[in-house]
Amino acid sequence: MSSFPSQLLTWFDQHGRHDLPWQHPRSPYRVWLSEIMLQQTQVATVIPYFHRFMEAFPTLPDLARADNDTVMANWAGLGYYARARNLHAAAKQCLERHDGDLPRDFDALLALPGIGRSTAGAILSQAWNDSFPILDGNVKRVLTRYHGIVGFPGQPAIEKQLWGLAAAHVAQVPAGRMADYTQAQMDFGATLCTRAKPACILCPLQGNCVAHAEGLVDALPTPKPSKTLPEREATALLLEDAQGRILLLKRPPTGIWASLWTLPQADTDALMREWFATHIQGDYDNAEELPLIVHAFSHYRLHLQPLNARKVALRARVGDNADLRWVSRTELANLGLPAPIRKLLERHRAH
DNA sequence: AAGTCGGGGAA
DNA sequence: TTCCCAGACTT
Repeated sequence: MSSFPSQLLTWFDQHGRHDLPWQHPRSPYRVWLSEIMLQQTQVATVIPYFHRFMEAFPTLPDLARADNDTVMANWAGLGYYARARNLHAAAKQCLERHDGDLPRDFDALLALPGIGRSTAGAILSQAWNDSFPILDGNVKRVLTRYHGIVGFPGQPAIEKQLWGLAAAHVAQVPAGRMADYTQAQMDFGATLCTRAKPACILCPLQGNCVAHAEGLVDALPTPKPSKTLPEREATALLLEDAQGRILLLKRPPTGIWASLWTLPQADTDALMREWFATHIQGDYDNAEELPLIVHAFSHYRLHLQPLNARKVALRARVGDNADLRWVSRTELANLGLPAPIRKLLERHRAH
């Protein structure tokens, strides 16, 4: 009987995706960038960002030497901004310690910020045909079904079991086909063994699939235990000076919307009023309420109330500084803004 | 072991 | 609405 990898590769040769942007050429830098962008992000979302990034930073040293605001601006809208910070930091480390290249060594890759076990395996297998397993959402779904693994895959004990199965399969991959095997697993999970309505009727592994045999396909993988999303409220200030420029604030390098530029924001109206009083010359009570923004994060839902005040100025002793500045409409395009804030400003400009 | 970190597509 | 996606990192 043909092995799991062999059957998967036969399927891949005929039905896999062979023309994704990072496959031509399949260089270490391009594979790395794609793997980081694809963390918790679907292929269709990533593709335009990948093209823009490659245009802005054609080589790893280009990325390493780039200004952080430029990197963040090219990432803005893609989410999980720690990925961009880690990517930039890792590029700098590669320039200093690895001659401007990505190291072809598992532990050296793992030591770079933003690269975990699965991403390191994906890079080495795809860029160099080296034998390393991966364990992403696709592989977790395929393995839990194929082997009939019950239990939430995010649970450490289950995840450990899945890593073991993934490694066992890798040992059976035909020589010279590791890159294709890694891609095959992801293509298979993304296009055939999908979360909803998998195409079992077309599946080459159906005969050996435990979930299929036991009628567990729809029940696996075991879903994450659900919790009700907490609600949070906040107030934001859309402040304009006499020239119509907007006051933006650069957020710290960690936390929500890390290193992005956004509106001054506070958890309560009282705190917002206090910030206004110490930083701005103008009348807070004159500010106009803009439509409420409801934005869902992974772990809470934010109700953000924007207030608009025009023709205000910074208090003299505050002044312009690196983290707080007036931004014109044309400058706006060069800065990284959170998606809901950018939408707010675009709507506001339309009026 | 649990929490933090975005935004969008799909059902 | 809810789930979850080519996960990593912190606590």
